[in-house]
Amino acid sequence: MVARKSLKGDYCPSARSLDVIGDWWSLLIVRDAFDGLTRFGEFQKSLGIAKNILTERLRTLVSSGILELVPTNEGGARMEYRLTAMGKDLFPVMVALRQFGERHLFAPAEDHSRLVDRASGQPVRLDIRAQDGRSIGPDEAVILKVPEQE
Amino acid sequence: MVARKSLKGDYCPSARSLDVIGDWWSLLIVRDAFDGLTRFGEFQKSLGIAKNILTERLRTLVSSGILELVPTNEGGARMEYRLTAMGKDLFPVMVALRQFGERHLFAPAEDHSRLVDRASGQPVRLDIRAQDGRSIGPDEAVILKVPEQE
DNA sequence: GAGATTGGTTGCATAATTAAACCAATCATG
DNA sequence: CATGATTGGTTTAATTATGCAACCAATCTC
Repeated sequence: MVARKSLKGDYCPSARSLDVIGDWWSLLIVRDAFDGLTRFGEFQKSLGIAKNILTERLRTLVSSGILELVPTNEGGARMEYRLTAMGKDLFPVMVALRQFGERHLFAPAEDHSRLVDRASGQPVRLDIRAQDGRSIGPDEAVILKVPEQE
Repeated sequence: MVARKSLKGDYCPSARSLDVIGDWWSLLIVRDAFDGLTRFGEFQKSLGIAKNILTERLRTLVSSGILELVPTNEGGARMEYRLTAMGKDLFPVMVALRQFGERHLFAPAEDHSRLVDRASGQPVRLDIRAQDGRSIGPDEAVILKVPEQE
């Protein structure tokens, strides 16, 4: 396969994000982490991923700063994987993916898990707005490219 | 690789979304589509993806309903790939990825492309809020699981 | 109507993923 | 504190996915 192209140097922030979490398993692991899973075995069971691949992905996520390895409750030598502050900043990505899935990938009557505000029990909203508060769709936004520098 | 597990049946909407656009190239193609690219050759040049893989990914994106194949301007037999309404609903995902990248994957002085409101030229905001308008972070939200049905 | 461009397809080499077997260190139990 | 189970991996071999290069038919350009 000749080493997949890295997007580290891309000037597009979305591309760089995908470089870090854009492979098949990483976001699923992160989803489970948001869901409260922390242990190697929990991820393995939840995802049905091969153990060697899970090992590698967890290491990558740790070295990217998305997860961290902390000792389980006091004293134990065992470790658990927890979302770092950076990892928690993937929350909007998860919510956006969820919203897309809810809208397009479930039959009308089909049941699915829901993300709700802990305080009110009501669903959360995600919106994209201009500074003045107007809601912004894909056609109201423009990407300003970085000038190709030499 | 023994057929990658499908997440079609997962009750988590994020997982289903990842099932559709969670592979290495699909979201990059979608990003380019948001960027205005439409032709096979444009995607191929922009991404440096192998042509056979691009062929397959485009087909998958079309059959998922994210892209559609429409004739280029009047008469020509050539086709172009355009985002469908469903595809445009990936906008929040792209914005969320972008925001994450901007925050964590660029050096402070480093330049990157910017997403701005077409009307004002000002950056767009993405926020997640409860019904009453309070901003919601990962710790203020809970996922309500679908009861395991038999 | 000749050559270039577009949008692929095919075949082969290589990398990534998998399943299964194995293993050392820890943990729970009596 | 000895024994067995659990946890968190590693290793190996087989299979699948990806990439590259060569090729090709249909269009476009002039």
